[in-house]
Amino acid sequence: MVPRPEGPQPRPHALPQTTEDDIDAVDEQLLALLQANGRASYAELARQVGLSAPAVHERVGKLETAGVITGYTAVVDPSAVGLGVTALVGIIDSDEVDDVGMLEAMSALPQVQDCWRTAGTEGYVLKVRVTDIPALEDTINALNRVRGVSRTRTTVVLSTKWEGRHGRTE
Amino acid sequence: MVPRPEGPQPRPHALPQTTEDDIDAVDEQLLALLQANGRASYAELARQVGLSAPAVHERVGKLETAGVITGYTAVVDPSAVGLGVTALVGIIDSDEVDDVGMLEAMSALPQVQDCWRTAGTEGYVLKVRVTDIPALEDTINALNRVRGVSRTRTTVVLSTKWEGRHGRTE
DNA sequence: AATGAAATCTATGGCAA
DNA sequence: TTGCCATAGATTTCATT
Repeated sequence: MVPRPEGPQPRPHALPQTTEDDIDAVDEQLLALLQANGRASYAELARQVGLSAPAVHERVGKLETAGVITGYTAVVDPSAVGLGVTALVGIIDSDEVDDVGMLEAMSALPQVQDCWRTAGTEGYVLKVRVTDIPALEDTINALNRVRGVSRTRTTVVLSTKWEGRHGRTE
Repeated sequence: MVPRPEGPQPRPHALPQTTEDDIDAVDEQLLALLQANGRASYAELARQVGLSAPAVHERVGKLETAGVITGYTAVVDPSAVGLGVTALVGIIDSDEVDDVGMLEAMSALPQVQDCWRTAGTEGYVLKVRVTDIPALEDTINALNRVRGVSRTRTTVVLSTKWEGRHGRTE
């Protein structure tokens, strides 16, 4: 371990560097507002950023067509709809197999809400949400049966402290 | 391992069992529609479920006050706003320490988008999104400096296959 | 990007089943 | 209790400047 006498002062965080189509300060404001409340009206957004509603409408439209905003969604409490169990499942893939087939098999399971391709001993990590522990067992069994999956490692989530936070808490 | 000669037919998935205030079929439809498009107008929703706009308005309002719908959010492509690196960070907590303090410290880092309390060797798993690898290093350093954190284990996400899927793909 | 205007939508109170 | 109707007020979304 590299010696670390005093806590190194953290690098000043790089601000989102312009990707291509420049996102100006107003756009960033709009993104923040829409992430906080995806149903905010254009009129409301206009008030907050100090532009007219049509101007906001156009900007948001551009953010959508540019693929910056990929959609809008209602955030639903999982337990309120019977999904009481969350788990993270690491997938240890056996050998070099057809990745496409594995992805198809995993995406066929609606319980798999998130799927990340990862570096490390686990080739994928999945976030799974199911009604109860037996359903989790079913899911693990199903995943282990997928061609190319050698083993899985499941971590049960005891509680979700937060999820999908956007706020640049500064 | 319990022998299981032929692929066990998966348990028929338990449908979301009524939590308390019963969520009927129309409510489920509304939830699905709003998860797919959080900005759908009440008029549009009304068309889709075959009710009047006021009726839909009332139902959605109830779902909100009941805490089933906890909010609405725009889905933003992270890389479009400069967040090019995603990682999952497992937190191995040292001993029995003040959990509240740890949570506060972790939530003070806006890069930590998700935070799950987990069973297993890792007491927490975090999903972190940052601009680049140096920023990831900073984050790992910051997390390791948190009182109560003994060690961290970071898994870099190579690509996000999907995230926040709701669709009961049936 | 602002203005103004027409079409649409929201949201409430009252009424019916 | 739940949904529908009517309506006043907002909002969206043009065309124009």
